[in-house]
Amino acid sequence: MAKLNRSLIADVEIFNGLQDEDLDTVLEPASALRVAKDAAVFEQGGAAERFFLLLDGALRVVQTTREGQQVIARYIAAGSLVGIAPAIGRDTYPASAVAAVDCVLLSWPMSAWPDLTARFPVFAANAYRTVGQRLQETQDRVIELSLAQVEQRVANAVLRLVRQTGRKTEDGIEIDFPVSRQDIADMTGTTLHTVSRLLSAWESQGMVRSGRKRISVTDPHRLMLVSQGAKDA
Amino acid sequence: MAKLNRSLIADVEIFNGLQDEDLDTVLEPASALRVAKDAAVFEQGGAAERFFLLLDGALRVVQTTREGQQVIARYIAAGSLVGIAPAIGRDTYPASAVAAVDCVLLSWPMSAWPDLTARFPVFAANAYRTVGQRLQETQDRVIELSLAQVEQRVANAVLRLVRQTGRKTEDGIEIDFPVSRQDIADMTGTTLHTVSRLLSAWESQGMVRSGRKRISVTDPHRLMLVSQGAKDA
DNA sequence: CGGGGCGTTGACCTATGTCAAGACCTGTGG
DNA sequence: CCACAGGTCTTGACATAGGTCAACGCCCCG
Repeated sequence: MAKLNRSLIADVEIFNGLQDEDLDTVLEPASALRVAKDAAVFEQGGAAERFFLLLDGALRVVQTTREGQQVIARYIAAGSLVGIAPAIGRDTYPASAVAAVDCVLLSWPMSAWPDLTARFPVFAANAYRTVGQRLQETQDRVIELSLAQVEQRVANAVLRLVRQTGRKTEDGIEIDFPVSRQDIADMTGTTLHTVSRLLSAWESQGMVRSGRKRISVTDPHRLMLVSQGAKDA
Repeated sequence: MAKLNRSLIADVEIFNGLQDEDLDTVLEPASALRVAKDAAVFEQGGAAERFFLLLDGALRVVQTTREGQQVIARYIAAGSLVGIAPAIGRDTYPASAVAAVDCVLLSWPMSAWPDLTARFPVFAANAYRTVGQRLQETQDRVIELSLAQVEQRVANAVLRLVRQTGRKTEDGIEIDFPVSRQDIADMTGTTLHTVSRLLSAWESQGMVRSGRKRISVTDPHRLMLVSQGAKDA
């Protein structure tokens, strides 16, 4: 396991500052897994038995209410820890994680957590920083939902995705996993209809190009102005 | 310092499981402070030099955008840690904390953090759990803002405040610090006008009683139904 | 080749924000 | 002790962003 994965995880930010031998120790209790597109890595409410590091692919973290309404909490890009319930004293996952594309992950049993954090403070610090960042991001989203118009929120969501996973194509920068209008709606607290209308409008103004589960941004700068509430011209 | 505060903090949840002598060690680097109503404990963006434990009173945690718009991130009740930036790897406060009433706090220099967490895992665990809870609450708020109507959000906000700090009076259960309509609006992403209309309506239906910066709930159960989107009768 | 998932667009409706005017407290200074 | 000023709350009238409902077109995959 260890030797095999060294190269894959060499540049994972969370392991920065670990020596090779330490890395081996960290990886010893880990196992690799692949998760097919649309399959769940873990489910909301399920017993938190393992925590994960996303090596490749992208995950959608989704929360569902009793009434079955969905909100997309965030997308996770390669290199991030996921399902780190124990870091925050939970024994159950607060959300579900679904593969947006085929993914490769490492996973550790929760039982490895105390040992890992105790022996590798740098790992612990990274994990807690991750939680902190998520708190910050979530808080930012509250502000956005409280104060910004739908158009700005949608523009922002698209820009975030592009920033996280943008890939250059002839059409501009494309979000490199499938995203539906409904997905964007679930990220911004609106409806697929409104998202559709906005994307159409932006497309006719030459800021984006989009199709079935595909969005590329051709004029990030102008879209950014929209996200900041420019009355437009 | 230590002896003096023992009784005050004896039942603070975050210190559960600490022996008396450990408690003394924890308190040694701490100092107490009082903060008058409406004064700030720390300011958004300021260097995070100390972290705090609220012993008595209530704090309002506020985030302000560049454009000067405000959102109330949360209220902190006595017994909670505040300003624990280092727990999440920040060196600057992400929000401001303002005393909602006269408050008493303990504070430690950030430099005490590594030592405290290293020596008292139970303290560390408590701190991280606090962060986790806040992440969870913030996430819940995102869901609420995304899916619920204003009426439900306001009902929920009022109920949360009542649950956190409710005090029985002849009018029902009263939020025991001053809250204006604007405050409620800032907690729910709406306007003081809408909040005022809602409170008036509820009052005429006998669910609440309210006045200048004062709200009491007389029929929590019915208000709960409202918060869950009952069409009402 | 057919069906289900996804997207587009129009028509309409309504929850809630905006604007405006005033009433009502409360604490402060004369 | 009174009166005034500033902050707070209320209420009406009105405007509109964006949700809801409905119908249809378009892929893509099996």
